[in-house]
Amino acid sequence: MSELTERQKFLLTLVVHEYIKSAAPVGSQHLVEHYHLDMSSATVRNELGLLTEMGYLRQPHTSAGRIPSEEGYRYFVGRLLQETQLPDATRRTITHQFYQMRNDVDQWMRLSASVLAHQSRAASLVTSPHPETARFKHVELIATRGRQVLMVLVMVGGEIHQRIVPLIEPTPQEGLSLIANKLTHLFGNKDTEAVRELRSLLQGLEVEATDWILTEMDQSNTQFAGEVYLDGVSNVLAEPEFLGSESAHRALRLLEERSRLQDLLSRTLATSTTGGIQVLIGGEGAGEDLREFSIVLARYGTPGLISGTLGVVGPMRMSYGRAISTIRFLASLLSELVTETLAD
Amino acid sequence: MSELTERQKFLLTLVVHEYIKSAAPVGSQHLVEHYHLDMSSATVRNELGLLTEMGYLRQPHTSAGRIPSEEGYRYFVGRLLQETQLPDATRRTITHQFYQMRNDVDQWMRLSASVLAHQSRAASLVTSPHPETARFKHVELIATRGRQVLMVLVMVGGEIHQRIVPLIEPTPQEGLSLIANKLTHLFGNKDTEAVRELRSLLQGLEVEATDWILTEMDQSNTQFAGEVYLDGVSNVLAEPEFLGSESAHRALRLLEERSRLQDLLSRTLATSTTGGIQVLIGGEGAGEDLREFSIVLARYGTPGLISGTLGVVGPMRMSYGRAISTIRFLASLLSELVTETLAD
DNA sequence: TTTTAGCACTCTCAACCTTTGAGTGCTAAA
DNA sequence: TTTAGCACTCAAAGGTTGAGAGTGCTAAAA
Repeated sequence: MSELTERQKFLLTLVVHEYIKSAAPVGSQHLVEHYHLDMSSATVRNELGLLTEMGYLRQPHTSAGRIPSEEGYRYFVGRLLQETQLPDATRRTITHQFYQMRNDVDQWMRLSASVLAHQSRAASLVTSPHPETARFKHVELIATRGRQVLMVLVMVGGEIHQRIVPLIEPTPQEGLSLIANKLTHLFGNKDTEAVRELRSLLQGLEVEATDWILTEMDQSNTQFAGEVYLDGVSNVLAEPEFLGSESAHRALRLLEERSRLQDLLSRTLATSTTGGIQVLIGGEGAGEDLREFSIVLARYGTPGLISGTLGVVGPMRMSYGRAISTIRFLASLLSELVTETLAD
Repeated sequence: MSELTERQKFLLTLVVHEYIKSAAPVGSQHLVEHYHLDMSSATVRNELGLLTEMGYLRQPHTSAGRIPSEEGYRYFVGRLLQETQLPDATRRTITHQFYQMRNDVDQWMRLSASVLAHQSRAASLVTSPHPETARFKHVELIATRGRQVLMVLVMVGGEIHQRIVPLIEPTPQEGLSLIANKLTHLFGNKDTEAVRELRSLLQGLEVEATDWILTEMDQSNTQFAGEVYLDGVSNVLAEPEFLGSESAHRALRLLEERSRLQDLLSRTLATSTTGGIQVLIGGEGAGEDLREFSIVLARYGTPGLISGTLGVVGPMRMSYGRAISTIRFLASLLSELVTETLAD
């Protein structure tokens, strides 16, 4: 396939921009007037005709303007969209918001999702940082009523697992603390395998507790992503193309099902190794439900060690520039926060 | 205002039921045929006319059938709706689901929200159990890179607060553990006031840590509710009356704003002391955004000690019977779980 | 007094038609 | 290669109409 001429690229860009702004098919005349082009509408028409032939544009019907096809968006994002940075003022505002929350680990993800949704004016999706392989950091056993013990397990990376453990024999808090301390010392920084080996050195209650620890660690290992935070879903539903539409609801339903969501993230991100930003247009590889949507994804954190996902889900005509620059900025911000404070 | 006749009550019930099922105005003829009534449509018409005059029904326009007014729903829920229990099979299923999760405290709320959304076919809203007054249970200080320390604070009731604490002087894990142990012993089961008093007995790092603990406890005290779990929002959006509607989006936006949501819950539930179930029809007292919605709310847990909220948000024509019976059942189930395993 | 049949009336909804206008593709001239 | 001109197409908007559902009222029947 031959390369597009500069003028064709330019016009394609214009069409994409205009359509993103107006959500209505854009016609040749409109372009000429609105952008003070140095050619007549007929010329534009010829070029648009070619672009349509090549599959970058399509017409809803014969006598309507053009709208970008999936291919068109893809070309735009891949070759035409020049990376812009977030405005300085915005960056400062965001940084400041994070600075105020710097000690509140719980809030980071929520804030990220909120910022991302606001900036991109679409739905955002953030997973908490999740280590590649679970490593033990700290365990605490807390007596509650009855034979129930609340086990609080902290992993390297800050993940906290909370679990109720039914003990065979009732044990006072002192005994529990002793066990917890011992295990904490013994298992510190060990991964599942190492903990499993050490298990044989133990006896009685210690073994029991270790088994519960192993359960949690195994679970953490098989789980691809951390918890998922959503925000800005209403942004998407408010877009004109989804006003009365069934498909938006199906997509929303997908977002509500954490399991399918995590599945989606793992399948798509597993293939991306560039550490860059992945843009799925028309929900490619994400299943039927997202056919009318685009997704912008990036990982943050230290790849291979501990990482999480940032994502924007919006209509195909979302503002890719804004989504990408925001995600890029947030990814670097979160990476910094995470490696600084959570890595061991 | 005079009492309704039995027949009027009966007809009102029929109209409400029918409208909930069909979402379309129900007419006299339809009622007679469909329910094999022992009277003519003209008679029904007369009665409906009276009910309309009294404000329990309204007509979208002159020649349409009737739909219940807010007053009508209120009368129905308050006086006509007989409490039904969830079917035994359903109860068993739900109980079983919780049994499988019995050790996984993290999952309880999510499961509750999911069950509630499914059963009521509307949006559900669950807050995690939150103690009336924060009482200290356990603190853990975990060294990470740099002078950052991860503080894990466990409250009576199982609430876990995670916070990064910047220390003035670097301290090895051993020192931190000593301090944590000491504070855990000292503060065990104490409330904010008691901890604040004990603060004077301490020195150096211990004071610093105590201050952070106090910050968290204060925050927990001023916060009315725990974390909010949502589910089934797409159920509501799929309802015919909201298909293309703006108002549904505004309501959804409200649900996305945790702060306003918590505010809403606190304001409405503060007034209810019966321990029963509160039904807000037409979003009464919940602000403009929810004018077209109804909310069913209940508390679970031990009032005055530790409690949370269960809620269903749906269209005014939601199935109140199902919502109420599900909420009632879940509330008792959760109350049991919470008092059994989390209370001290 | 209550119920019913009958009837005129009202109003929405869907179907259909027409008009309008934006936008196209093609052709022939610049 | 670009442009002006023109015929053509099609969706969206507006208007009209008929069908149908449902009502309220009245007068007769129970």
